[in-house]
Amino acid sequence: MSDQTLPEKLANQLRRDILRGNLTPGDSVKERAKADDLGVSRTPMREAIRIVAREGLITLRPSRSPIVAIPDIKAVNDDVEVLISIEKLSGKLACERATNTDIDEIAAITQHMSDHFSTMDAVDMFEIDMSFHSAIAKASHNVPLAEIHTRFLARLWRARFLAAVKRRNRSNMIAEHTSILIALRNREPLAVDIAIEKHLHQLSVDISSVIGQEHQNLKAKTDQYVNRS
Amino acid sequence: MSDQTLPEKLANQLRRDILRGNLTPGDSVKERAKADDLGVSRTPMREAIRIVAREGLITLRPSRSPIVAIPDIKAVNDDVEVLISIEKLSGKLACERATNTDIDEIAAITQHMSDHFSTMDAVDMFEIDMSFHSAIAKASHNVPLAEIHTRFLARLWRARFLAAVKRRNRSNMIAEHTSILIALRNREPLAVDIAIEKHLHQLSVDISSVIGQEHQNLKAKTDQYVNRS
DNA sequence: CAACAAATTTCGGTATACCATTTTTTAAAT
DNA sequence: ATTTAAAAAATGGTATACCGAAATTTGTTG
Repeated sequence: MSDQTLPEKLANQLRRDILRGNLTPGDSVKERAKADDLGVSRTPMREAIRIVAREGLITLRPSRSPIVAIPDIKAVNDDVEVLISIEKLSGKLACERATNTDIDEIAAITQHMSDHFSTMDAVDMFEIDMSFHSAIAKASHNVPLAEIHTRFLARLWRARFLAAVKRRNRSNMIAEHTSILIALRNREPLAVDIAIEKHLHQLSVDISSVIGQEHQNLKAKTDQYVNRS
Repeated sequence: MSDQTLPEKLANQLRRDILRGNLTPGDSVKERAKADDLGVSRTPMREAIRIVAREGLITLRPSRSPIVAIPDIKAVNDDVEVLISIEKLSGKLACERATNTDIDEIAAITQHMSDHFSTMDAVDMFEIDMSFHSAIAKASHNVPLAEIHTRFLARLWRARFLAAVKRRNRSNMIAEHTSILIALRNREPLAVDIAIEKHLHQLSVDISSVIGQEHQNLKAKTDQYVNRS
């Protein structure tokens, strides 16, 4: 491949580092240091930082080092709220415009997940879940819609990942995906709407709980620092 | 003011130039030339171009000059489709969360428009219309939602502007705004939804017609060039 | 030892320089 | 005169250099 530009590759690297936890919320992202790390100059690294910042994973501060965004419960809830709306619109449009190939692809993803869910680890599960949702957005045949869908998915990447790791009940998830798929097959906008609502509401609950817990951890850590002499 | 960064100021300049028609679709936007024009170096101009490109007004091409985006009917319709959805969600959330101050502000904008609409030129009209819609997005109290709303509004800036210039029936517009306002005051999500739908559907029609016409003009111009020996 | 001030370092913002690719111009050949 | 090839110019991508503001360290004083 590598039709990908250098800044984009660097942005991917940054994203992965954040997701993997090599960079955790609050860490500073200094263009000089990061650029040296990866053996490039500041210019493309600077652009990469802007790209990731636009997605919300990095926070830019005027005349200060950018930092890895600190997820805050309100913001995550807001993001989920928007994501739900975007995905419902995708579903509605997909009912009208999806080709049979589109739907077969969604079905294939669902099937694959169903076949292997007992043996997959959290990361695999997570990535295939991402692809399921992206496939629906793509089936809307509305390019800017698919774009912002990708963006909000990316923004929630970390939270979704943390939620996925904790999630106990995977068969539920497959059932939810299946009902979305069936509704799409039948081109039933209302049914799609309801199925997506249900699925993402569950996500919302999971994420809130995980983020809430993380905040408590961060707070505990801070207190610890404060209390030691 | 000037808490605005240099790249942002340059981006504003670019946007205005495109909107005003100093730069028309298809024109190349060369970072060196533009930077020299405005007496800055390439680096911030480069960033400015990316900013405007992200909004969709400029198209980036690998290893080639960026060009002013050529609006295509499908893309504009897609954008409007998303904008409608975003604004409906804004309206729904605003019904739940808007403060009375928020609503008073929307009312003030509407009132101002109503008071002066007979004496305003297209640009004034256009800008106040923008602020009306932005105020609703802000009243949703969902930051990322307001953000993407701004983005899609910006993306449709030029098309909306062209549509506004042509629009004959301004009193209709005020009536539509007023019914959105009343529905918000009454905190009636369904009424808000219907009013927004009606208003933006009208916009959609206007835009389509303007863009369609522009395409014919462009085509005519091209043919002319082709036909002369 | 604490607190404040000055000097130093760090860092983002901006400008400039260099390189590789692409476009345009120029010139030669058929 | 048209086509083609070579050279020159233009242009975006990347690297580096410089500057001013912010943060940190150091040193001095009460």
